[in-house]
Amino acid sequence: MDPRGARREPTMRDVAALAKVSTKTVSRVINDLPGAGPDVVERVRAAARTLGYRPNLTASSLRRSDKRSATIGVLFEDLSNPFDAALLRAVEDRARQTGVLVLAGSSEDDPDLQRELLTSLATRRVDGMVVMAVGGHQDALQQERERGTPMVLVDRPPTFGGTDSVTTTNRDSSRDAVLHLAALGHRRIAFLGDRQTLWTSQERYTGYLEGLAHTGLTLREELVRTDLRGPDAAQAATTALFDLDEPPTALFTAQNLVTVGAMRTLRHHGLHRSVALIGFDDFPLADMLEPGVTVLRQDVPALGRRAAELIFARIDGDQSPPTHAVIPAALIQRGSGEIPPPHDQVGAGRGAARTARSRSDTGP
Amino acid sequence: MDPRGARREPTMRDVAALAKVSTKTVSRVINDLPGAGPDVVERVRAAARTLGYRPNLTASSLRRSDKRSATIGVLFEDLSNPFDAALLRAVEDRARQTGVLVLAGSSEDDPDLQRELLTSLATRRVDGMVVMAVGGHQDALQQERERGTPMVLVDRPPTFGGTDSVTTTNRDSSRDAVLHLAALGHRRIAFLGDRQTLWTSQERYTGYLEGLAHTGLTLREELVRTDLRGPDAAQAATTALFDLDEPPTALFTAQNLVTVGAMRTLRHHGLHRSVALIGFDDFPLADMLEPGVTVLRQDVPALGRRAAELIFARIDGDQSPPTHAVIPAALIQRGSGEIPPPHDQVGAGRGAARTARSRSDTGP
DNA sequence: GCCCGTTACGTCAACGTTGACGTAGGAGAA
DNA sequence: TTCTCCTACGTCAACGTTGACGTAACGGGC
Repeated sequence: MDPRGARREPTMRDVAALAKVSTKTVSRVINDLPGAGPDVVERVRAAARTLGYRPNLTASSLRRSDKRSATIGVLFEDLSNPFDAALLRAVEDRARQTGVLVLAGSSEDDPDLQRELLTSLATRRVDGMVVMAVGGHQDALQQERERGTPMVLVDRPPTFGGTDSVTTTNRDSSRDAVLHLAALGHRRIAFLGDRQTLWTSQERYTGYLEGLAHTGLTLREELVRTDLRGPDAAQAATTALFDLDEPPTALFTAQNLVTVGAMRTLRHHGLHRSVALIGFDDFPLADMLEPGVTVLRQDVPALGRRAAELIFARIDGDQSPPTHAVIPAALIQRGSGEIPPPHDQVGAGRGAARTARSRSDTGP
Repeated sequence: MDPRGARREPTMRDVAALAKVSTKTVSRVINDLPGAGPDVVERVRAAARTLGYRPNLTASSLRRSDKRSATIGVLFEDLSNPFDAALLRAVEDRARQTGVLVLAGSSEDDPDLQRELLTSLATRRVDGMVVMAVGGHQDALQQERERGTPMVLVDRPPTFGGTDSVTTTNRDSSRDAVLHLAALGHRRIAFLGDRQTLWTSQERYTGYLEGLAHTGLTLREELVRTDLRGPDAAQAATTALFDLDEPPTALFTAQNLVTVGAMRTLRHHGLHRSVALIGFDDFPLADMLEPGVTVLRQDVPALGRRAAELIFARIDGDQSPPTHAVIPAALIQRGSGEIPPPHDQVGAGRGAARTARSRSDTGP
């Protein structure tokens, strides 16, 4: 195919020589700048075409005064997670409109890895970054920000000042989920959550507490299981819940993988039609399970779009005070969240208010 | 945060001035090259630290003899598709080991968009590309390849020579699926597939035909529905199948979104326990549906790893003949593919051979 | 003492491109 | 005519870095 190794890419100088003009004139033609006559333009274009010339963006961005690399960095937790993937796609779509490409990386929720990727992006002089911060301290992010790198945090807000963020109504929506369950008469609502170092987990837990408080329910410590990393941990925790003397009649699972684990256990014990479940984060096929899974659905494309808009505004020099956009999540009723508690469990005066399994949508 | 705009990034010259050495010496220290005394090394390191110096990779790769940008391009169809996302992640993991970052883009199966992204990557002088080719002609890819850009195609092989590829056992696995269904006694097995311009779709259809041929079944044109783009088209096609005088007793859905659409229809008509279904591509929660969905599971991490290994070998100058790696897909029996045909439909002498719903795994 | 090799630096130019500025030639106004 | 202005180029240096090469100082062997 390419017998003697990769051949040298043609440069402006090659084009200039062939078209018998100076490199500067080639530069003018390539960049559609004025100052080149029609005949010269045509000669240069022809020369570039025959040589297969393509400008070298790295050289150009080195020299240009604005130093733009037309590249942004995206640093999420795990690009194979559907949530992260959808977010990346939304950012990418917006970036493409401006001719900007995306350097993507997974931080694995590991501070060291995040720091490493951060400097990796920085040495490539990206124009800005969209970051899902790892749990714990955000020193590395703050330092990067203080150097002047445009940055937008998604899913989790900054613990430091002066930086834009886009998040979901974690707390309010979680509270709504609990209120929804309580309105059906549930009194023993369990909380299953991800690592408590994550801001989203904390917020969702706080929303859970608010929900309990609003309906006069008391917090039962044994119904709260946090720091569940992945479906297996969630599965084990759910099993433990049903070994209790007084097991929960409803579950609020505060993260998508946790939801999956809990559902597995419910099915395993044949409880999926009798124990109510509401999960945070929608997932494909949630409507095709029996019962359909009631979820709080985040508007992921909107999150991504907003994050992209913010970062590009900053890159373009927007100096206005930092924005903290909050995108509302919606409660999608599919059945699992509308299961009432067993009759002997219904609290005084709080009858099941809604029709169970009121399928209100067509799918995720 | 940054009152007078982004401040200038410190350069080697700044570090050199502070450490009172030449820029060349700074270069030596930064790159851990010999030729700098211990005291000088320390002085330079200290200076770099106080200034917050970080090397400019674009400048460095411009000057370096190997011209490496330590960046590869990944061009898939849709980064928000779980298959693509998992693939990206696998490539990214391998790339990170070498300090290489990934520029990612979605081609949307649009030749123009693919060409655009291709040149976008080329102007950034990526060291190589991992590409999921769009359907139809591959001129743009071939041209890029002929310029000498290292390239590996994933999921779909090149229509031109001299280029590595990594694919799945599309044909053989599809045939196995049909054989599996036929062994249960099914005689009317429908095929539902994605766009026929895609190589994978063609292969899977060919496998379907081989399966029919191996078992002596005759192809019924009305049971074949192709060019289904997305779940909605699949849903409509499935509905049409069951409006036939002799509807199918089993479905082979040759793409993951098609599987979802078909399942929706089966459920809608209450047929999901009586009509057999095998889908190509696994998906989350396939085991939690009732019945569990029997699928051909591609080994996505293996696909990604292999692709990454190949591209890095080429980047490192490997000149051996092109490799066409084929990663085997596995039939995961979960129930839906083990549903036998109704009694009056069983063909002569071909009784249901296996136990239906022989759950053989724990989940996707 | 001298020569040689080695180490630790420095100098210079170049990678591919563009900003700043210079200049030749022609059109138009005085 | 002569001066001015504009257009269409060209020249030069610089972006931040590194390869090629130069050189001063030192140590060791004779």
